[in-house]
Amino acid sequence: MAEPKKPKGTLTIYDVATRAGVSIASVSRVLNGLGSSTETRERVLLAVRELSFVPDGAARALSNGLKEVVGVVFRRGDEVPFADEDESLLFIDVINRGIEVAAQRRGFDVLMSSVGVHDENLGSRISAIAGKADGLILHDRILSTAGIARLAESVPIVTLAGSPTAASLNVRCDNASGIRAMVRHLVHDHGYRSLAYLSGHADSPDNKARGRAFESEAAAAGADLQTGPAWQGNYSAEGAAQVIMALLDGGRAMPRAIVCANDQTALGAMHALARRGVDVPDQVAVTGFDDVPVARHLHPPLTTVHQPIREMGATAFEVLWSRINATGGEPDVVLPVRLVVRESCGCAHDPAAALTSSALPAGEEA
Amino acid sequence: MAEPKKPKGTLTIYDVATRAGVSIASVSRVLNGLGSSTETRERVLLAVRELSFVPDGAARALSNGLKEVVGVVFRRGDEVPFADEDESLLFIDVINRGIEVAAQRRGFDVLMSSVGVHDENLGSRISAIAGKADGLILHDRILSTAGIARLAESVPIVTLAGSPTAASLNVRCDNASGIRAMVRHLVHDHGYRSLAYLSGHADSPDNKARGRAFESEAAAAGADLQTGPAWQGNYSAEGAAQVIMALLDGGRAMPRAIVCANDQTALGAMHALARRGVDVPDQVAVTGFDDVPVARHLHPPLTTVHQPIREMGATAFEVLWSRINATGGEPDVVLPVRLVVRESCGCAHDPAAALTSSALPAGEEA
DNA sequence: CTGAAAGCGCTTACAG
DNA sequence: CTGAAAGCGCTTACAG
Repeated sequence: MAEPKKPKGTLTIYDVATRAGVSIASVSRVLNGLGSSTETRERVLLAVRELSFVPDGAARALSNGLKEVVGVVFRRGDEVPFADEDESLLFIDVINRGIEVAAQRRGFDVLMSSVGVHDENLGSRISAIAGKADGLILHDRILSTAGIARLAESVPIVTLAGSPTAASLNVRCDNASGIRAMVRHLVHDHGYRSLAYLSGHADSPDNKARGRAFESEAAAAGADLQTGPAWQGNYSAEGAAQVIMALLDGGRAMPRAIVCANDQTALGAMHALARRGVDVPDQVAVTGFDDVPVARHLHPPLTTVHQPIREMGATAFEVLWSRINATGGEPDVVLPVRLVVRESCGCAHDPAAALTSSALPAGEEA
Repeated sequence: MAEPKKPKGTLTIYDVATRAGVSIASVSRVLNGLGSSTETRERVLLAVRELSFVPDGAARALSNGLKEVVGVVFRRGDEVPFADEDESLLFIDVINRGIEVAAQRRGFDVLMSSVGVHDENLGSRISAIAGKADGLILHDRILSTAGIARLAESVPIVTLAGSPTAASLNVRCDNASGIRAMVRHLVHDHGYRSLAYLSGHADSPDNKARGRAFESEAAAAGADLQTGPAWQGNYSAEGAAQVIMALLDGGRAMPRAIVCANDQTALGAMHALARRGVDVPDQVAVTGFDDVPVARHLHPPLTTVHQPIREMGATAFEVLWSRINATGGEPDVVLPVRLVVRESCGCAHDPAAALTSSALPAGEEA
């Protein structure tokens, strides 16, 4: 009899059952480790091996009501088509690795889906991935709060660096205390009196929280602040470099210290400053946020706020997983951060400290 | 009537049909953009919106025979638990991004699954992910050639940096000409007479190809070679640093140039050399392979072989996609590489020169 | 422990 | 264009 549809293998549990001389129910039980006689188990396992049988996950999921898949949606950086942009992969990728490792432990796999800024069919894209998963982890700036709230009615959702809605949960880091510690270090330990905050995307919750904390803490410390649209960056090195260039070209005097929204921004600011002959940190101090791995390799090594990036991902998965298996769960998990003092703030080079912050010698030639 | 099983929503196409006053067939047609009257379309779309209906991907896949998912399996680096290890994420992550972007264009999503070196249930892990996808992309060192050949009988498979089997396809870069161009540059342009190859994982096909090309080209150029187990690294910075330390501690004289299996290895070698006061490149030249983004930020900037990492990922997806949709396809795609001359080889800092030589295809040196 | 049978939520010929 | 019905490959009560 000719088989018109499936030209090749596409073996099913029926083939295994026939070969093993048992019912499909028995095959299923063996495959799932449920009760069965040694005899049956061995015959089924043999047939499975001989046929190289791979059970269909879709059928399994449909029957079970569980796909064992979490979807992760993140923003594709097609806004900044520069070579260095590759490095900005780091932050999201490390989070995603954290998600993946945690998922692994629960037998879940991770479905990745990036969306571009200009994707028009955002709704259907998200719907498609939601349909392929048991729940979704949404990175920053994917959906509006309203959009998240709506989608969360039909699908378990955890946001990263957002805020919880009626049905969705959120995981973020403690932006405020990180920035406060940084400002205090700059003002109290170094005695800098004028500061600026070089911001990230205006619509990023992390950025807003950092900006707010910066303003209140700097004001409380009695420092002079430079703010406003001229200091508006976009989390990218390129964007930051442009901001600094424009400021310098406009004859604007630099503040004594620039607190950047993230490490990429600090990288771009340092490049621009160096290109214009402004010494970092002697003339202007620059600091970051995130502590991506490359931060310690910059010149000077970057003083920044360390986020437990991997853990954020792992936590997001765990929170989502509990939500998938039950209702409830902590709606807004806040992870601690810590100040990492290196040299871009003006602190002296200290080999011992450098060694501590890295398992490998940083190799900086003093 | 109480609903014991699905406490919450779990809406189906039936709910949408009822609400819209049409049959489930019509709902399905509208959802898939097939022929339907404007009237029907609008009523269905309205109902979908009102209910926030998300079609179940598993049911869709089961019915269609297509999941629109490709699985990617890669090695989790739990062998090198150092902080800097984060950076080795880069290479795999960039490939995976390339896969993801290409997949996006075809309406596919990417299912990620890492495996640890010591995972015992490798077979069932791979089987589980294979069952959730339409095909698999396997990174380096996941399965033996025999294992790949067997699995490929039941599932479309593309390997990265491997070799094709009877049923599986492969995508790799042109290791041999990259290494040959590098050796020629070192021997002819710089006049170095003694070289060593600091290798990667012994069981990596890329590493073997690079090592072989190194030996034959260096021998042909009449250079002295240092080889053997003492030069066995593992693709990590830490591993490379240990190799160099051991060599130095053993009183071994360094060769004039060290060709490293990848950029991470070069990073580790440079760190170790610097720590022992050996100047790079004046006393010993060091080169890499990959050209990860951080390579240009090292001190000195790393001379290396550029791989089109993102394109490798994208190509792997495209090859797999054609295989999923038909049989055939190029069994062994080889992507070109090019020599990127910076300063760690001993070339002087010269932006113009660097620009020129980095534009040269690896195979076309004098 | 084991098998026959129903059902998971879609898509798709098949008629109308 | 539209609806009734079969079928995709599993899991799981339900009997035996």
